[in-house]
Amino acid sequence: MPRTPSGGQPTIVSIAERAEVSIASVSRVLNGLGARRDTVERVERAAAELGYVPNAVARSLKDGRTRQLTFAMPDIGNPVYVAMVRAIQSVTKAAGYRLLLHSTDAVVDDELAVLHSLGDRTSDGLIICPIRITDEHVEALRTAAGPVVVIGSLPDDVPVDSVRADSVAGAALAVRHLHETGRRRIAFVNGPPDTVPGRNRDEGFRTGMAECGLVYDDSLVVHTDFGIDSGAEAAERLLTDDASRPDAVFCANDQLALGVARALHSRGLRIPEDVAVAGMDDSLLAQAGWPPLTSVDLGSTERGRHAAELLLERLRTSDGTRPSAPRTTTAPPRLVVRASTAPTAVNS
Amino acid sequence: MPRTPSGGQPTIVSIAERAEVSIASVSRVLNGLGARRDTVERVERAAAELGYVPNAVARSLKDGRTRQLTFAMPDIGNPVYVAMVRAIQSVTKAAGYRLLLHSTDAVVDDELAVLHSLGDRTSDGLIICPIRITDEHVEALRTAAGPVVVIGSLPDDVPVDSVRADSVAGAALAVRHLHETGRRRIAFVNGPPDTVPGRNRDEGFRTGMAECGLVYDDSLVVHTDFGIDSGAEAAERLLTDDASRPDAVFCANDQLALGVARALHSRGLRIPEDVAVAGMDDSLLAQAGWPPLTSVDLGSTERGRHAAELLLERLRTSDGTRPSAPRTTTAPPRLVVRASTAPTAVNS
DNA sequence: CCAGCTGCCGGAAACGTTTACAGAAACCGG
DNA sequence: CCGGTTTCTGTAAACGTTTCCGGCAGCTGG
Repeated sequence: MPRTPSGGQPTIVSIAERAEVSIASVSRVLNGLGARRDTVERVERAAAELGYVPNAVARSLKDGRTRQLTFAMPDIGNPVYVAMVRAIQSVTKAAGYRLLLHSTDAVVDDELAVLHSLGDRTSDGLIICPIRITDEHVEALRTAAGPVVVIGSLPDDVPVDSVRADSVAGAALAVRHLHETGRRRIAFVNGPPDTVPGRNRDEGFRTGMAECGLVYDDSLVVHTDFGIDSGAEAAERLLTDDASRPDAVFCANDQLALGVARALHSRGLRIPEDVAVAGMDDSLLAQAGWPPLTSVDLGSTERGRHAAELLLERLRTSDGTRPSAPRTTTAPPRLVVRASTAPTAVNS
Repeated sequence: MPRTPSGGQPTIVSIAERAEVSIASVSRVLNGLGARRDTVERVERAAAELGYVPNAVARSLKDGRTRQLTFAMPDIGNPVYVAMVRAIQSVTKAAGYRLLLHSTDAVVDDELAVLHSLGDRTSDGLIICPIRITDEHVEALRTAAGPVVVIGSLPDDVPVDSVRADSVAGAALAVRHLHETGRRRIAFVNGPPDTVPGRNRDEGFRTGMAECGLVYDDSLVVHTDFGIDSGAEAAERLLTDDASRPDAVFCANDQLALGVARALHSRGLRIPEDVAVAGMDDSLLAQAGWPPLTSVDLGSTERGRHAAELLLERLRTSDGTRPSAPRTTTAPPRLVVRASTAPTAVNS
């Protein structure tokens, strides 16, 4: 039966009538506050018979919290963010919050809209993972109408909690590893240079090369989008000239690395014998292809968990007291070595 | 500045005071209803100065709708559901709804909880993609407190809109294709047999084999979980005996197929020369590995879009009128042929 | 039997909107 | 200048909760 046709959902008032008590008593019973034996029974019976479910909207209006949190990420299809979602979800769920997911598709205006929408009280707090930080972002973060945690790197003077990855160190780690396994012509397939991740990876790559005494060679560096097909195209560009062919390719994420691997395979080049490949993020994708990819784990899960914990703590302690100083934590990168960078007999 | 410290967010009342008009006028101006020139200006100025953002909770309480929809899926990491999310998102966003994503992790109790939580009026409607349908599901669907669309196969007598894939036909399609490319010993790696997708794929596999005049051989069928590692393990089991080695493996999804491919590679078997591999879902993963996977597209995007459209239509026409008959649409499967099932010189 | 206490209860206000209604102001034609 | 129409405005109710507060009933101790 499609629920009491005329009159809509049962409310606290319907229950009060049926149980012949006041709505105040109904509310108290339903919230487990004190009441006489008899009252409790009557109310509970009426509630059960009517199939009552409390109206969360009304409750939110009353006590000013929705028990909903928002996570805004650039791309729901990217395993990195999926890992974050999982981590965030498990923390917030345990604390009794629902999670509202928002995919911004890396559109700046969309990110700003999310930030401003905090004011509409649809959720109690926000975790946002912006792909780039504009002045408008900074301004929006300063004036945010509720607690925000940023996953990513912020200018120091923005008073907002943040959780960052150390992709500079991570990229350097990968380069050093490739160098140690005997590679000398190391190519780099990076994402867009005007994003925070893109810039950091570039810096890390340069650092790593310098540390190993290798020179940064423009012709071995390609900037493109993050995506499998982009990786394949980038590899085609790097492989045009057989003489100057790299003996290793470091990629700014696993999807690019898979694309590179595909291009190598289709040219009959072997991984890792002819060319080593390393990716970044250590997402599920790293183990999807063949050979399994060496990848740098930037701690997506850890960052997600941390962000959620920071946000929850803000929520707990926001009793009108002056906001305490913003905190920043950094997840250390970790190199996960797999077959795609095994040293070859010749090189090792 | 962290927003007017004492007094919280500005409301319609703050604006009314500042503009020296009544709250009714404020509301009217803000909603673009008629007002005198002078009033409009004063209200708009006050609103801008205070940085007013309407409280969505209060608005929802008033007019009984939240402009939020929920999509509950089994696994946020599965590209199939990601595709659905994208499709749903684009439809609902255009219609002015936010999308609340819920990952049930294929836990039945969680699915039921979502269904019941429709009653709390947190969202105006629900799209749910259950991994199995129990009697409790059916009961919960019957008594749902708001419009629901199911992505998946339902018993006929459940009065709920649904969108289904034809995985039976899809699986048969793949088997016929493998047969046409010359394969005769076709193995099958399926997911859990007690789920709806698992049962349907099994049925389709049997149908396809029968149509091709091949016998269903228990020793060539493995049931396991949906997942890359599961696929690899399943392949190990199928490959123990060299003499009875299959010349093709059909997998119930792309992740299983990638696992199978990994196991084949690590044993030095070539795809497709020694063993052909086909997957299902045609997710991004199909193009992640090497060689690119032949896969059956079950129309995730199309199903997502359809589900969203059905839901929106229900919302539009739910003006107290008697509910109209439930509708069901089926997305036809489509075979996407790639290198992993190319006919070999010998066979073709 | 009464004063005082405790335990429950119901009335009513509040959260921030939208909107029905009625009254005030402005305008128009005569 | 007035009756009538139109436009605009303010008051108040409503949405479904939670919670403060005053009061009533039932005890207990004198």
